[in-house]
Amino acid sequence: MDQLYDVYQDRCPTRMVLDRLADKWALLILDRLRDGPVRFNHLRRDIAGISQKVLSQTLKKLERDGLISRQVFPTVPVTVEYALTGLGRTLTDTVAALAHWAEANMDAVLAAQKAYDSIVR
Amino acid sequence: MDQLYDVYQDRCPTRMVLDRLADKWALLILDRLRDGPVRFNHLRRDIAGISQKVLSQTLKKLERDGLISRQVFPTVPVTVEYALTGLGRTLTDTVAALAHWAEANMDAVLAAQKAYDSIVR
DNA sequence: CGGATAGGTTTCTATTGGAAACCATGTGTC
DNA sequence: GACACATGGTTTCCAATAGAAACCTATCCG
Repeated sequence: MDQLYDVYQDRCPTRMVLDRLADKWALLILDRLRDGPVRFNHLRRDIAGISQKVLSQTLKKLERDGLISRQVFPTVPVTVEYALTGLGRTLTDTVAALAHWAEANMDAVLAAQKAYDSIVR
Repeated sequence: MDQLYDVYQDRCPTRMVLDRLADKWALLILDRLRDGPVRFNHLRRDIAGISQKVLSQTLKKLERDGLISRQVFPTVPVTVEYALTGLGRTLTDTVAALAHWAEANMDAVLAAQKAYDSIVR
């Protein structure tokens, strides 16, 4: 029951899922939605550096995978809210852990890079 | 002390780190090294579908970031072993959680995709 | 000598990523 | 009525990346 799927196998569908999660923008979006629904342009502003195209594409993929939901409000101009689904919510702790690892261990990584570059090259 | 770094900011070094972690192959390699050192070609065989070039590149990046170590043994032919460093080991639980989430939630994701595709298109 | 093994690098092409421009719709301003 | 602005996108274009396949170096075996 556990070993129906195996990320180490090529062509295994879990690879597709891992591919989706192994995406900087997808991780940031999922993490950003943790506290509740967020509108398109709000996401765009919060996640500094993402382009409209990539944001739109990534949101579409996440929606297709059932991780986030998209709700359109007939305001003017139209408002679109993205929110985590139940499935998406099962992921957020792990995603947050990754993001926070990055923040917490930056110094160690930068030091390692510096040491490596001073030896190699 | 906590907010020196912020993954949501562009140009923040944590983005570089997140970039490295948000890589399918890097995640698989880190997870694969959990049980101890593994040789180059062993990794290559275990992680189905990875090319030599990408494996070599990814290993180099992970080594530069201080997440894995590389040890050469003067056997014949030469043997090269890759292992997690202490820093790398602090990551493995999170990485494993991601990989296992993918395995555990595959069915839900595939179902979501099927439902999405039947409505859209 | 021919072949095998380990651990790579090089080359070439196809896909992807990001920047910038464009678009549809409606509202407020003058 | 012409114009600017906001939202939530799509389109276009170019540069960077990913992957497949071939090649390389060194050494041992028979």
